[in-house]
Amino acid sequence: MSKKLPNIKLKKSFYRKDLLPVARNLVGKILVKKHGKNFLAGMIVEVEAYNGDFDQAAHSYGRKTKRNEIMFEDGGYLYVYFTYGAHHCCNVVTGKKGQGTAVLIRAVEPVSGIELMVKNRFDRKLKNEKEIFNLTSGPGKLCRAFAIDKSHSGTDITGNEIFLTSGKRVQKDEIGTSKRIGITKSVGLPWRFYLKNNPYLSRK
DNA sequence: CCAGGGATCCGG
DNA sequence: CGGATCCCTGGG
Repeated sequence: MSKKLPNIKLKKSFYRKDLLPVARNLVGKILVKKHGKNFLAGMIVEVEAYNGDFDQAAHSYGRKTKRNEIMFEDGGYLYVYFTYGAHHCCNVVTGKKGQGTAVLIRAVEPVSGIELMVKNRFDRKLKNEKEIFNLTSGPGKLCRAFAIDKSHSGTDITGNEIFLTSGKRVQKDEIGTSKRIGITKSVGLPWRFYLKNNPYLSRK
């Protein structure tokens, strides 16, 4: 008999702490988005931390603009941006007002609402069983599957549309660390955190 | 490996 | 305004 884990919505206080601990703690949490009367849900398996103070890869580095201003709010908001003319990327704002810190959600493991995610992402059924591993295994892919776009930037993620829940208990030794992917500045910072051996990572 | 694709930012 | 850049992805 397995005891069902409590799955409780994360509160503001979870996000309003230092960037790196929050980033590591986000691994294993569940991203939930209300989609009509259904819910899409995926367990976060890969994240990257960004800190505008000294990290030149962060959008908040050195400037506050219309696009990134939400990054300078208190933790607990979504920051979504559009890039390469095709893809959205979804970040969780962390820390205290004025800090400019956020965590990019790079990959999730689909948990529920999977058929809807497949429809959003491919506009067809899965071709084969392996394709599920291509559904949400990247920041642009998961935004597509969850139908998250710029209109969701600034969403309070302690509300009822998009939020995170407590999810799975993850031990420290289950979390891997590496350099971040796809950046050209501040490349040395080991600020990518992921669930080791998870098949839904953006890079295996 | 490479290029599409368009928002965004900066400098003039 | 032009030009460079971009926290990516899919298709060779």
